[in-house]
Amino acid sequence: MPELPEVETIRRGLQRLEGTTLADVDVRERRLRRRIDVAALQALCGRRIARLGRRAKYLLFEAERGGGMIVHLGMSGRLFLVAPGSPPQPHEHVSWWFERDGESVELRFQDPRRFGLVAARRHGSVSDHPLFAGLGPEPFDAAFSPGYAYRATRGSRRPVKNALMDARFVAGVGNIYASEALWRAAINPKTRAGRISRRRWQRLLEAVVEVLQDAIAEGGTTLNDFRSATGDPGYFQIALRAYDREGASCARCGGTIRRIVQVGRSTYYCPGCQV
DNA sequence: CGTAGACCCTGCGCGC
DNA sequence: TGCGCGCAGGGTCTAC
Repeated sequence: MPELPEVETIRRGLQRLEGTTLADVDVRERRLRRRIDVAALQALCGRRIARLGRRAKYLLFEAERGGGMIVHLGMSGRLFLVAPGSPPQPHEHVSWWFERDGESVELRFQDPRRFGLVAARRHGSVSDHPLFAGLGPEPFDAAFSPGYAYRATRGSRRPVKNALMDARFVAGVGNIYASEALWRAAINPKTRAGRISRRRWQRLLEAVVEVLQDAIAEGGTTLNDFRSATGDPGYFQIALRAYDREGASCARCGGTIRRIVQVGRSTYYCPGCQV
């Protein structure tokens, strides 16, 4: 479920935790993508949360005076606040309690497939975590420019879809939005990245930014099982023009949307107008 | 070096 | 109705 717009929507919903103090943590299942370091998490208890941040699809809980937590939702992760006293449901692997003025809220992490990640850092900047070494620019960052994309892909023979999905090239563009951005820019996903002109890169980068921003404005769209941090299901849904529309007609040219597989992931595009 | 493929894990929908 | 199969929004590691 979580692509970058969902993670950003959750981050905004969790900003109410800024200024609270992490009081307690309970880990019921350590085996995620990486084993949870429970001692490192517990060492953060008593610390005040200064800021909720995001890097790619990672949520950052930055503590005052350094250190903090990193949460990634993987494919099936959810992060939400629960009513006091509600018993843990299956796959709800971690709980955190945050306090302010004697009031306590519980945040829960649920992840059936366990591709998610929860990590802690005792000192220093959370964004210096080794997880982020080698990550490319954020899609909304000025460093993600047509000139950068053009230079970074000279000589590359891989399909442009693969480049969009490569976190070293650009961080946080997932499978849905890679297809959607290519549709908006009318670029065939199989086009070799090294053969895309500077002008077309500009169009593609604008499409990436626009589709992500549209999705965030819609409240973190994508598929219909999304819940925000406060449990609101109501948002739905950005108009997907290509993704999951195999056999449907293209909204631009009336052609038929096709599904192909690239790097083991489904890609959807219109052979009629994406050239 | 760049790239493709396997793999981690559970749940769901579909066809038989 | 029940079962097996393929597929799913992510990221990392290995082998070529």
